[in-house]
Parts: sequence; structure tokens; C-alpha cells
Amino acid sequence: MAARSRNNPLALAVLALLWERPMHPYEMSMTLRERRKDESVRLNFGSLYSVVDSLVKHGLIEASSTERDGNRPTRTVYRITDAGATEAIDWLTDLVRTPVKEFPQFEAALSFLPLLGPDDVVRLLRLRLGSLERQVAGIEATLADAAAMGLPAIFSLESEYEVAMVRAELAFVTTLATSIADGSFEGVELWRDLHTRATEHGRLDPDELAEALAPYLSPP
Amino acid sequence: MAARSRNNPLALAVLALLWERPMHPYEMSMTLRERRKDESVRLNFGSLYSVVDSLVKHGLIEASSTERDGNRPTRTVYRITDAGATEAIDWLTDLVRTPVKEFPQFEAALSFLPLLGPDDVVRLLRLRLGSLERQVAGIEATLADAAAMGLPAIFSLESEYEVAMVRAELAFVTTLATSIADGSFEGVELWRDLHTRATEHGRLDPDELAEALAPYLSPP
DNA sequence: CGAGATATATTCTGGTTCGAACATTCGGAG
DNA sequence: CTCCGAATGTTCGAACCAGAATATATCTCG
Repeated sequence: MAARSRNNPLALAVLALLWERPMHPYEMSMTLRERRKDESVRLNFGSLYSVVDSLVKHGLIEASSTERDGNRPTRTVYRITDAGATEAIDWLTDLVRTPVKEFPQFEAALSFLPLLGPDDVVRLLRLRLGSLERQVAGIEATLADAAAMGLPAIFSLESEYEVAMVRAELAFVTTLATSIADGSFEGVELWRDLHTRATEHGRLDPDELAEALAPYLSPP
Repeated sequence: MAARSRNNPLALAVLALLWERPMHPYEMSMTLRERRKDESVRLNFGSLYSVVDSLVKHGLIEASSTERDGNRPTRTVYRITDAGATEAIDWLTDLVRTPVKEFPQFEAALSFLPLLGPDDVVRLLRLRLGSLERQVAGIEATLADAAAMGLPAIFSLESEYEVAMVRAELAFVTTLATSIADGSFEGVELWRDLHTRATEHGRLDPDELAEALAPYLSPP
């Protein structure tokens, strides 16, 4: 049995759900939504069915019955196998113990920030701050709801984590935007200069910009 | 011309590189590595070539020459088009202005944490702390190097961001591990109880665990 | 009571991504 | 001078994934 690749956490979600009780795929997706797990695990219908197939193929879950309800499409109910239960615990243990390298898109954007000018960047970062604040408010509302209905904290830990991370980004972006705006950001004059020269005759001139940036772009 | 999907930042990296000067794919990958951009953008050879193909198909870059060097495989040098330059700026602007929802694996893991017992979790979180600390040290070393060779801060912003995020996770994990360990985490007795009962006769008993957890798992 | 919206449930399609495989050249150790 | 490992470059196939398409049942509102 070839080892399954562990890159799609949706598979872990399926194992966790089937650990509780047998379900058919549509029921899994609805349960995940009810519990807001679709906020922490990328869920889409297409992927769910292929993930389920792949788990079956690797013997981690198996079909337990095929039922027809009226004239709706036949649905297949799956249950977890012993191998699947072991895999779920193993995988989860691994995820908690060992950080995996992620590639957030904002980090990529920061990598290429010199393509934009400092004034544009400040404007954009301030817009971002607004979104981040709304995001924090949203997550806190979710947490308040959960607390209000007496759900123990262990069941909304993922939201606590999310809000901590968004707050950290907020702090970072605030500092960055401020320091660029007030000129305390190191090298901001150089940065602005390049862009002013690159754009002063009409629109952006790729060649000139490229030339001007080149010496700074390659660490020796 | 169908609009390209903007989900792989490697495409943005290609546009940013070709903005500077024409290159062939292998050169792109080597340049990204030299500049440590492979820390912020997922880079692997297979993907690079298909991303390049897709950019060509959408008219954002184009082949500028095909050169053969001795008897090595023919390599194709690409350059950016006007449409490509516009797309790069647009895309980057978007990424800076608007946070995109990400799904970090650790968040997924936290979602399913009740599958593990609190004592195991504390042990695992402490191991995670070690990794996170090493990660911080690594990034700071990179930053120190960059500063030492006089690279302006604008070119290593992505590392500043990364370190800020890892530090935030460190803080979160520290607090969490401590509060579970010293019993101040809300509901930890309940959590431990469930697991003790579920595991006391030999190994994990999925059925009993499922039953015990069920009432807490579905918000009304 | 009929039309449109929503819920139930799965399949299909085609693009994307990964990892490995391939093929050549170069530099250095012996 | 020759063999081996690293560097130079690209291609391939299989798995993966997102989003749309499909098809029926039920709800709802005038």
C-alpha cells in the first residue's frame, strides 16, 4: 500500500468525522460547515469526492452501505478502518509537533514590493488594515457566539489561533505603513527616487526601472 | 483571452523576474534561489515550466529567442509583454491591498485537537516550540546577513514579516501549552476525562470516544 | 398551485502541481 | 586522463484540485 501524501488536510477532516460516525460525503461537507471547520480547512465539493476516493483506495476508510432515498442520487456511506484511525492520530500528532513551511501570498507580495512605489504601497497597506480589522471583528464574534452557547474552549481553539495571527499581521502592517509614510523606513528615499525616475516620463518604463534596480537586486 | 487564475504566486515571481530582464526558466529558478525568494514563493522545477507555458498562452510573456549552447538541451529565453507588465502590477496591488484567506495546516490541526489527549498535546506543543525557536533564529540570521552586506530593508521585508508571524505563533503556543499543563485551560478536566475513559481498556475505542464526544461536537 | 429559489448529492472536465526521470557538461580527485 | 558527483536544463506522467455541470426534491411566497 503506497503511502498517501499528507498534503490535503481535508483528508484529515474526513478521517476525524468518520471517527465519530459513518457518513456519506455530502453529510461530511454539511457537518464541517455547521461546525465552521470550513474556515480552517479548505473545503470544496469537487475535492471532497476525490479525497474520499483516495482514502478508500489506500484502505483508510471503506464503503459501509449504499442507500437510495426516494429518487435522489444513490449515496454511499463510508466508515473509518483501523488503519484509518491510526493514520488520523499519526498525522495529527505530526502536524502539532512539527511546523510545516507555508507560503502565504502576502509574504510573496512583500517579496516583490519594489515593483510598486512607496506612496502606492502606503495607500494599499492602509486599505489592508481596514480588511484586517474587519476580519478580527468577525472572528471575535464567532468566538463570542461559541462561548455564549457554552461550547468548551477546546472546540474553538482554531479561531483563537486565527485571531492571534491576524492581530500579529495587523501590528506588522501598521508599523510598516507608518514607517514608510513618515520616512523612517530605511532606504525609502532611494526607493522613491527609483520609482519617480522610472515613471516620470509618462508611464512605467520597464527598461529604465530594471537598470536602476539591478544593482540592488542581486546579493553578491 | 481567458483571464488567468491568480492562485500560484510563482507566476508573479516569473513576471517580476522578466520585468528586470529576459531569462530562460532554469535561470529564473537559480535567480530566485540566490535571492532566497524560494523561501517566500513555492518553487519547484516541474511547476515552473508549466507556469511559464501558461503565461505564454495568455500572452503575458513571450519567447524572445531559442539558444543552443554546445550540445545541452535547447533553452528558450522569455521576455515580458506589455500585458504582462500590467498584470504584474495589478496582481501585486491586489495582493497588498486585500488579504486572501489562507488555510495553515496548524490551524487545521487545532480544529481536530480533541482527537488527542491533553497530556499528549502538551508534550507535542513543547516540541513544536523548539522548532519555532530554531526557525526564528534562522530567519534572524538571514536578516543579519542581508543587513551586513548593505542590502536595503525593502529587499528583505518578506523575512521581517515571516519572523513576526513565527513569533506570534510562538507566543500563542507557549500560552496554550502552559495553560493546558497547569490546568487553567477552560474545560481541560472534561477533555482529559473523555480521553482517559476512551483509552483506559487497552487502546483507543473509537465507538466509546465518539459517543462521549458527540454532545460537544455539534453546536445546536 | 406553480415558479423560482434552495437543498440534496454526485460527476465531469480540464487545468495545475508534484516528483521523478532524463540527458548533457563541467570540475576536481586520484 | 578518466571517473564520479554536482551543476545545467528540460520533459513526462500521474495525481490532485477547483469549479462548473448535472439531476432531483423540497420549500416558499404571492
